[in-house]
Amino acid sequence: MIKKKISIKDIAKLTNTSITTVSFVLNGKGRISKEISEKILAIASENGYEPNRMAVGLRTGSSKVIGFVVEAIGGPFFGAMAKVIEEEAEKQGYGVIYCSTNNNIQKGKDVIRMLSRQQVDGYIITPLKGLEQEVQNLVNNDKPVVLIDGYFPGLDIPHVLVDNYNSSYTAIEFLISSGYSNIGLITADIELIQLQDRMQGYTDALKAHGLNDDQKRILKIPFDTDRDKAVKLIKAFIKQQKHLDALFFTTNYLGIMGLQSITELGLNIPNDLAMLSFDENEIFEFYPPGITTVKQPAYDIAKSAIDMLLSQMGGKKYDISKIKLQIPAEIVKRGSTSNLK
Amino acid sequence: MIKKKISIKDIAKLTNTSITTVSFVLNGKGRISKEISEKILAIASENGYEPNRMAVGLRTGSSKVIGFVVEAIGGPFFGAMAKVIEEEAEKQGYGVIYCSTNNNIQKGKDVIRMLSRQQVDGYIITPLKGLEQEVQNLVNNDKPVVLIDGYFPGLDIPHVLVDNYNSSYTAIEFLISSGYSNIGLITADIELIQLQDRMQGYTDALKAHGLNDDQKRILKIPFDTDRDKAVKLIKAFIKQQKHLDALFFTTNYLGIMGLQSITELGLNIPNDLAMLSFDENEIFEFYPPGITTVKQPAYDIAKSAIDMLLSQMGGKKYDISKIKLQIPAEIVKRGSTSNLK
DNA sequence: TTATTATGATAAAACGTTTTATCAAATGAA
DNA sequence: TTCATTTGATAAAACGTTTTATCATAATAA
Repeated sequence: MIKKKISIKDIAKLTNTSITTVSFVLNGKGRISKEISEKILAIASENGYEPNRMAVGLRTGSSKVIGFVVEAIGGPFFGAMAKVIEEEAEKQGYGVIYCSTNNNIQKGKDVIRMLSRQQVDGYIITPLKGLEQEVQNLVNNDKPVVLIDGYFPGLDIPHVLVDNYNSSYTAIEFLISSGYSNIGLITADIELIQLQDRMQGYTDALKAHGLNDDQKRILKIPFDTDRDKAVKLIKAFIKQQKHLDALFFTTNYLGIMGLQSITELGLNIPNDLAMLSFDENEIFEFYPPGITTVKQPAYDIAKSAIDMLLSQMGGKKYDISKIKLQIPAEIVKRGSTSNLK
Repeated sequence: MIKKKISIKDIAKLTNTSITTVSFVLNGKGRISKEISEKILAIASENGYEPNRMAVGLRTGSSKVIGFVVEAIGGPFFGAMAKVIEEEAEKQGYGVIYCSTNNNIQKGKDVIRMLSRQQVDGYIITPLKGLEQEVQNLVNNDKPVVLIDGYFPGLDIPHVLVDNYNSSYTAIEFLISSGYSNIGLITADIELIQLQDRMQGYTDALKAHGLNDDQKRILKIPFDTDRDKAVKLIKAFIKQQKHLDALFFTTNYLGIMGLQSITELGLNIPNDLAMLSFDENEIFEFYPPGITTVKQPAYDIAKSAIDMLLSQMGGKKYDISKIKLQIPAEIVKRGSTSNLK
């Protein structure tokens, strides 16, 4: 029952040919006669031959593995991206090693080093402030890299993400056109360029419409705040505000906490307070009256990223380093922003 | 800036020693004098030497990679497990390749073959009916395997999962002791032993208490039913039932659909209908009045699985094939099961 | 005919390790 | 002193591929 792995050498022996001949046939290189080719192919498939990846890797220098560095798995957004990336990679015979940073710089450095030790052929990385040097090193060493869901301002590294600034801007304009004028913002207090862009979109949209963009309307919640504490902070913030009629959350987990806070305060959505959150979530879909969201095109983002990476690894040498995609988001309109008054 | 990778051979040259000597020093084998050892260690760390995984793998036959086959990433349960497994694996220098089956047998076979081609050192697999042969083959070829979140009835393969049967049984007893007596079950129509065990726990608990365990009280929803269709089915089921006072859902995605269905029917939870779902979910935590759940110990399950796998790979040859863990679940009691009447 | 070129097949080197077997020198025992 | 043992170091083989260079032989051209 235990069948030992068969090697190219065994096939050579079985077919009375040489190692080279077998290798040529299996890779479609060299010039080998039809009859010998067929014999080799037959024996190979008959015995379920699979090339030894280690040997191929040693000889060719490629491991057929992609490293995928994310902030944290588990969220539907990363889950959806992982699914696409895994599927596309597998089509080309690549495996995907996934690592999470938990937004911790040291952990980020560790996983990049570990991936490099594993000799992965390419990287898809969710950027994190503090990892600029490590990522730039990879690029300098000619490793294919694509950043996803963020970018490093100032660095010339290909990336693909949602257009955070314009999506936010549009979302705020939508709130304004729906009749809201005292719009607060709740964001995470962490140096992620994505969140800063979203905040900037908010601020600029308010300014452009001559509305109050007072800093007092902004609440920044420290990154590692636990749920209960965060809910308390949000509740206090809401109570302390005057004339607030809408809240914009820059991420889904904040949105969920916000939803909980508003619910616990006994406020009616949207009559007492409207809300709109970045990122989709199952809860937003059916929690009455439904929460309006900025829906990131997870599929498009992931597909673009893996395509860019695979084409880099395919040896395409057109200058991909300039490719910087910002994909527009869709606003999913639900009850939370349709004031009935 | 681009530093070429340094090899053991280079170090030998730099220190006027032999390849063997360097290898021995780096691996703490053989007998090498202190002074030479120190010189080699110094040069090695000075030049940031990292062994070439491919070469090591080819020579030793181990890739330092673990394959993790799940049903689908994205859910909080799998996300939590992935996090633990990744962290523990990394501590020992292992990478984790993640693959999803989407409960599709062919896809499952494909990913196992791909992992085997990648020469992974060990497997953590969410079992799926139809994959028995493939997994047994791995075991027969002396590959370390641990099943997680399920098992193959009849096969002697180590596994770790929640105690589905007893957890369900206990959950139903809890419902009964809370005063409910007409309890329906909604499950997925798919041949997963986990779900069958949960259903069996439900049936046996009802029987043990002399309650109606009529098959009419059970709704099986085909696996790939889309959300809208499923909600329709559940609503129809609820309306058609007589005297139903509680519903038990065997998975969280069914529970969420159920919650939506009950809400859309305008029924009050728990006064018109109580509900209890297997698996936690953020929604259940704060959707009023809070949904009672059977909470799987994701951390414990994942930790046990990776520990078992690592110890198998560590060459421990005590018979781990007999290790079959069924970890008890916790019942998180919330408002959805506290009838006020 | 002889010189040239195509064709089909292969030997051998290389990738970077680990490990076995060997060997010289130093130390110890007699 | 001579023989046996320990110590420290190394040469060389092996892991399974890919690829370059080489070599017969057959076909074609002169």
